[in-house]
Amino acid sequence: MDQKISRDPAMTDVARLAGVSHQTVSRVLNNHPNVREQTRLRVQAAIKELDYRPNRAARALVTGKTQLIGVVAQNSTLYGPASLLSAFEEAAGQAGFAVSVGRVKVLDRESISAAVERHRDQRVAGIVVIAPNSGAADALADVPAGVPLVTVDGDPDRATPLVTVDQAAGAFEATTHLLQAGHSTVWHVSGPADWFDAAGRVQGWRRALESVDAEVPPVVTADWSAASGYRAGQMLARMPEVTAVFCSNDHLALGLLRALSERGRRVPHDVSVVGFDDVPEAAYFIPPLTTVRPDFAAVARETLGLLLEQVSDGETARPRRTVAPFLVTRDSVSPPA
Amino acid sequence: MDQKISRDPAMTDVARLAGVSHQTVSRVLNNHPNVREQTRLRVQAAIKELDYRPNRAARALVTGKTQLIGVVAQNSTLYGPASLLSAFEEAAGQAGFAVSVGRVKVLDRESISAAVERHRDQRVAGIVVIAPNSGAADALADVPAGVPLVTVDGDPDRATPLVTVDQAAGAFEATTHLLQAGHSTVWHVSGPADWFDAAGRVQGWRRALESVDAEVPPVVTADWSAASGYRAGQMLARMPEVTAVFCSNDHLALGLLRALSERGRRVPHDVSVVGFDDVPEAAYFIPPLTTVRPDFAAVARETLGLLLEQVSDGETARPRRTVAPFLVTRDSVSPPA
DNA sequence: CTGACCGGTGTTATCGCTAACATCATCGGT
DNA sequence: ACCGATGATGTTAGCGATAACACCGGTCAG
Repeated sequence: MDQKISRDPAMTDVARLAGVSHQTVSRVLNNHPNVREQTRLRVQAAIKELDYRPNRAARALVTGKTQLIGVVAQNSTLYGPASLLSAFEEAAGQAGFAVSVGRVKVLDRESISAAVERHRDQRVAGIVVIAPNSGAADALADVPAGVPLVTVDGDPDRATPLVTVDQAAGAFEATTHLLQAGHSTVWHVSGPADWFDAAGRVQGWRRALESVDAEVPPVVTADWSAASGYRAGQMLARMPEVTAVFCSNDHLALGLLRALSERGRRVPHDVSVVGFDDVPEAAYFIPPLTTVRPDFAAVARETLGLLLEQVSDGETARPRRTVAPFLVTRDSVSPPA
Repeated sequence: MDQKISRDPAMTDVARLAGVSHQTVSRVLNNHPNVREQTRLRVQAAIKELDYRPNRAARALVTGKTQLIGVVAQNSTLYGPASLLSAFEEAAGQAGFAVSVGRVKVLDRESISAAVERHRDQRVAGIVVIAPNSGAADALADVPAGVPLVTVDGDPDRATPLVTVDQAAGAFEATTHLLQAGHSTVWHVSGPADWFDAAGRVQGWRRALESVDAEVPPVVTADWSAASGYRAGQMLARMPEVTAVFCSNDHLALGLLRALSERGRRVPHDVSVVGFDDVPEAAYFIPPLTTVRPDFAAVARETLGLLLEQVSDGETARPRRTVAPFLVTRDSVSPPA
């Protein structure tokens, strides 16, 4: 008689066991108010006994809504984006949403559009695009209106809803910290120019200098790698007037530190350094690095919030949310010698 | 009359436009052979015109199958696991599967079980667990049989289907490379003892030494961080008999390099070093690091393959697949002074 | 005392798809 | 010229849930 083993239990099975109609089971599941306590308990017992789990496909079919969020991210292991993604997955998971990640090799228009389409095929409730550079941001033009979409780390000048770390504020704080230590100006090693994060940090750095009428040295542009930080460091180490450097991320700072130490420039005695990101190793650099810590968890929460607002309200506004990072003080900053 | 704008086009809309039945549309979509070419073209045109996309929920409901794969991974940004995840997402995406990632803060039994349950609620076609340490492996005991499951980086001694990098082979190769350079023995800085990756590397290292009757020095156990590599380095740098060190990952090697350089031990002149992972920065370490590169893409492909086999055949065997890593030779190894 | 209302429950239709079967030409073989 | 096979297509019946409405007994205002 127990031939039903072949099939997963459905709502009707639970209903039969509990002696109610399947609709009542549905009510219990969805916390409808009009269910007698006693009935609710009977149903819940039946659910547990059968190890029943609602069929999401069936629910999605009738409601027209999934509990799925699509994320488009680059196939990279850069600390910032990876942390963001990880934080978002956790936040969404806690809110009862599944996250489907579409990886993309390069952040160009074609790849991103394809990834977005794949997500639309899955009928995701909303899409998050981690679009840290201009190529990615361009691709968003292709996304049809009507799909709830939030951009993270994207272009501040575009119309899409956006959540970012307040790069400028963090850079401002870092730079000001160096100035207040007594340095007359602060040099800057920047990330790639087409990354919004990098641009924002340049902006904050410049504003901090201008706000106290400090001289604004030329930006040293690098990529995000330790290698390029090292090369920048080889150059800066030769310049005795350089006593303070703000690096656009911690890996750059790592390379810089090594170059400085090779050239006999002691940190922080001769040169003070501040990074950005607070990678896990930063506390173990030599010396432990003063850096700016973005709150990825907060960015993730804001992103999720913004997305869910769009899903439910169908917002067409263009909301911006920024999350302020904060300075983590360690041992790589001191007054100039 | 065009009031249907409110609803996404369904199969019947396509059918009507093409002048066929919805079943014929379904046949076209699923590449059934018995459709006249002309009909197929008409249907495809209609599909394109309406920008129709099949409703996965409806399909999943009737077939009982999703095109979703659940992955359980730790909420960390360690290079190995992060790369693996990223590679798997890409491989699965190319095979037409969506990947839903369930992040877990700690790899203990409870968290992993919860993540697995969330995936089962979603009725994923299969589950991949990245279970690099014993806590994670223990949790797999809770996963009910019948759910296609593949473990990556898991416990080689357990019964679950498993794909891993061949840690022992990589370590063997690295160690042998050092021995062949002329070193009488090789020291080893290991990752955490409860990680299978670390254990496998210790094993390979030991076997390489034993195979040439070299002395087997005590294992220096660390965690995966540069900081602990640095501490290990401070110790080893004081021991003149140490001329070759194999580190369980590149970050350890980075810390070790710094400690050695601080103590005036030149690499590779005084001490040769080999790492594991080939992180992107490894080529820019000082000196550029000889290391072992795991092929994460291959691991991802094997994992997907194994999972899909289980999905279709319902395999109950306990297949093992290992992917051989290979040595990347750079400048951190030379004959002993 | 009665009708309107309400809480608790059941019944039925429906979402968009695929599986299974039904139908109807067409066609080669005898 | 008839017949069963075969190809192309249509029809019908679910999959497992929610929505909308129907129903029924009790409470309460008038």
